[in-house]
Amino acid sequence: MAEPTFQSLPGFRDFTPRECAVRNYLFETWRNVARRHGYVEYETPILEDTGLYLKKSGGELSSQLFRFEDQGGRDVTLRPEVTASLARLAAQHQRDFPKPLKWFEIGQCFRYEKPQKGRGREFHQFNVDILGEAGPAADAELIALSIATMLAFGFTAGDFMVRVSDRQAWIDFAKAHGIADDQTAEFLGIIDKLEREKPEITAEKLAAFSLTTGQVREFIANPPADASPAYAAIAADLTARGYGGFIKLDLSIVRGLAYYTGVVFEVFDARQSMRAVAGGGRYDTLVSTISDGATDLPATGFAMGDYVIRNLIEETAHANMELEVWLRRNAALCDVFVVVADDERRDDALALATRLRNAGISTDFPLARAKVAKQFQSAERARARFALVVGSEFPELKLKVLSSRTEEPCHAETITDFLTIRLTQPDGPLLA
RNA sequence: GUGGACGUAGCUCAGUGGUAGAGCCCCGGAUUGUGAUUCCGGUUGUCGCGGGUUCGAUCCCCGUCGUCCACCCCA
Repeated sequence: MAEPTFQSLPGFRDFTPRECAVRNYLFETWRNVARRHGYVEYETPILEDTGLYLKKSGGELSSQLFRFEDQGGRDVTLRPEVTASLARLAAQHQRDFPKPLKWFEIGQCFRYEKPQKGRGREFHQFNVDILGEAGPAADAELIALSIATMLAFGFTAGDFMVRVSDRQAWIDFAKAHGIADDQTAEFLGIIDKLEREKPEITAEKLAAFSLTTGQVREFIANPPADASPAYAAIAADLTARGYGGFIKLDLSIVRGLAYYTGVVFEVFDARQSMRAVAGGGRYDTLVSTISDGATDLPATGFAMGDYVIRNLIEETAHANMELEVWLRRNAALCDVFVVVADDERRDDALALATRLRNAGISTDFPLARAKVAKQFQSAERARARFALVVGSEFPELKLKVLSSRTEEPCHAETITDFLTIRLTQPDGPLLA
């Protein structure tokens, strides 16, 4: 006997209609915001050559890959992120497009890690990138989009904050303190772990560079005015947009991914009670690395996952309200529910429903013979606006307005036009 | 990969060392063409899986799988 119970794999989710609706709300919001900021949508494969990920990042990410050999003997991996694919795509096709490229993708990614709050082994990610513009205006444009996305979900000032940092500031710091170029990455790693690592260990590691924790903390707490010219430009840019209040300089942010080269940032909920909602930064050398130097494109990008943003929405009353309103507005299964009051007229009802559907009116009807009372219940559950009663008096019909429980006569021959117009009109006075 | 909590009907949970219950949901009905409420009736569990202790375990012990949470890392 085979094991009879199957369940989804750890960290993978089924999307019931409600879950799917919530997901669609996220997707629709992401798409709308991206489009009104002038970004175009693209897509890359979900399965890639493993080398694509090992080449650029290595490190932690490579231990979290869903990696296997396909039937042709290829070493392949379900993408853990899309930036590498984008870099490849951009390197290959960038000449086809005027610069800068402002592109976004909404897609699923996979990482083999322990599922927990805000994290699964599969997740959907909103990826937004600007390629071909090296100046801080591109970073500002991207950060502005991340802020606009939060606002679009109904969050307001005080709900979230964008913490902006600049790896270049640390690279300069390292150079000024005599750290060799090939040790900069290791130094950045120490800064990245500053808040998480045991103080003694951090102190020990910094000592190897002849630095103290105090020096580093002082640089974070009171960065010199010229620490990050890029941040200064970004702050001025965002202030001009009216978004100045959403950002602050926080040099403690370094971010884990190895390919970041300059400005990096993370979006946090105001209480910082959960992990980062979104994160990103500049990666000016990745396209070149991926293309073996064939194409050199400066780039900056960010990603927002579906897990944390959803948690934050549901835990924030006014944002959750927006979600609920959207769900309610999109809950209707059909506009018109055809009630077959006399099963002798079922064929007429089928013909009628087909005509309505082909006219663009969303229409449903009971598949099995059922009592009229039951059919009205079905209409109600489908959140239909109208019930169209087909009975023995066909082609005479009755149109019932479900919200007001009022009835109006109509005729099969003219019903399509009648309903098309009727659907654009209000339902009239509602009965309490 | 490391650590903690938990795993009883589709869902939320109760319960006892002697092989199980409630509510919700779902389905049907209340004299054959109108949606509420109410009332009546009905389906489902190898009590996560395997082993051990015991006369006997859903309840105790071990393992395993799964879920959730924290660490790591990150969306």
